[in-house]
Amino acid sequence: MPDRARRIPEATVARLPVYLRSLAELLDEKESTVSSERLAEMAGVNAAKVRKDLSYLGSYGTRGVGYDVEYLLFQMSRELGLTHDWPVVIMGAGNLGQALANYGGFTERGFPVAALIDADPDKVGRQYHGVQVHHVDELPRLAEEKGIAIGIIATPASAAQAVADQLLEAGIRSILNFAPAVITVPPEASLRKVDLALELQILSFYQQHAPDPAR
Amino acid sequence: MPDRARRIPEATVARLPVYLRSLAELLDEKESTVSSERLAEMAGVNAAKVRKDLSYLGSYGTRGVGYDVEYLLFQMSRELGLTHDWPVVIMGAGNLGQALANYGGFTERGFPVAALIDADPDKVGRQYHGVQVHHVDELPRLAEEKGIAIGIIATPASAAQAVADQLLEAGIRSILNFAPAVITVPPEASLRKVDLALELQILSFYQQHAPDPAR
DNA sequence: ACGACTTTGTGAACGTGTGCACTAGCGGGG
DNA sequence: CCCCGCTAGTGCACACGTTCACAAAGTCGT
Repeated sequence: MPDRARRIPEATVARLPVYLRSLAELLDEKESTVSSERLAEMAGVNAAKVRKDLSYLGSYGTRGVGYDVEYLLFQMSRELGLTHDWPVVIMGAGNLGQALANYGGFTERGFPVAALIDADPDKVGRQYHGVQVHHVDELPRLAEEKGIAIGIIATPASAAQAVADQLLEAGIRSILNFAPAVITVPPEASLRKVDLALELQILSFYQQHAPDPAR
Repeated sequence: MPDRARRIPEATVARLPVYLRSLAELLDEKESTVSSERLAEMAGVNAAKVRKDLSYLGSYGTRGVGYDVEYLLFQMSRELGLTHDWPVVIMGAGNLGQALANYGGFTERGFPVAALIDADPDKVGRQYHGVQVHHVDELPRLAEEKGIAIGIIATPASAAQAVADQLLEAGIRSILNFAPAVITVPPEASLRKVDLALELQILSFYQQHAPDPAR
């Protein structure tokens, strides 16, 4: 890595996967190059933003032409660390955990579900969609053996922080939290959250404050 | 509405549900008042931010004391439009749609699932977790009859934009999109998105760029 | 009644992110 | 070979969001 001086802004990082998806579509359509304007339209953003975002990755475009779809796709995959699979572990084999294990979208996109973890002894040993349920004590061993670097929290809110701590303990420092609870992690760890009720409540706010209260 | 001069920033709106949850916890613990500092800790943010955010709702605190938990809870619920239920419709009765219908968390938090919609005639008429599957043609009627104001898109990416258009057509202007696709809506509509693979890819980026490449 | 203490509400500085508008540079046609 | 058109890359101004620091305003004990 020659110069890692240029730090990529968080907002840009969050958009990279959207560009990636657009590029994959373009490749499907056998488009060999794409302009920032086209890519912007597909990603639902401003063209200047696309150019600035891509410039953080390097100068991969050609003036007067655009970006080479395949090359940019490769470079971006590399930057996002998507050149190999990232096995994930799902914490909590309840409703949500089972649904996530059952959801094929993860494996398909390079995040195979390596294991489910649950505290309930009745669930340990069972399988959901081909994924084995293990006891939490086995987490460190599994993490090591299967090279798990990402943990998904699908427990009730009350258990979320404890489960996060267990993940960190097992050396897993990237966490995706589905539980409706605030959890804190040390600065060297990454945390993202998905809260369905929260999203609906935000929609409710804007619905409530809509100019024309339709219903 | 006397003065609606003070517009609430988007970033603040996104935090209100987190405060709301914290306040509900405090009420459970029979705490009658709470300081901005305590609330900040529970919500995982800075105390000054809490005060500024709450100040957009009005001057509901008492200097030297803090905020009255019950009163603030009420005011915030009112502001978020959570004083009544918001029935939702789930578009797409596939894997994800079924899982969402099955997930009790929505109803519990005031967003009952009023209907599932699917294009597949084999699925129409079936029930999942007590929720009836209807054909898309019935959407306008259902929306009207059941007072549905929020639509959840749980279709494949390829159908997402068309389904969003159908929702808008039926007068539903608040949309939560689970499909991994960019969709556009007119400015009077609200759109939020939840993309699981995208979140994992962001985690992958930071994992890739971690100071100590653990594994 | 007053002073010490606590905590809110907010002005102001700062940092991050966005978008315009311009420059730099490449490709293609004559 | 040169000029024209097109598009990437980027400096700059602006908007938005965050955080600090402090004054205002209340409580509580004496």
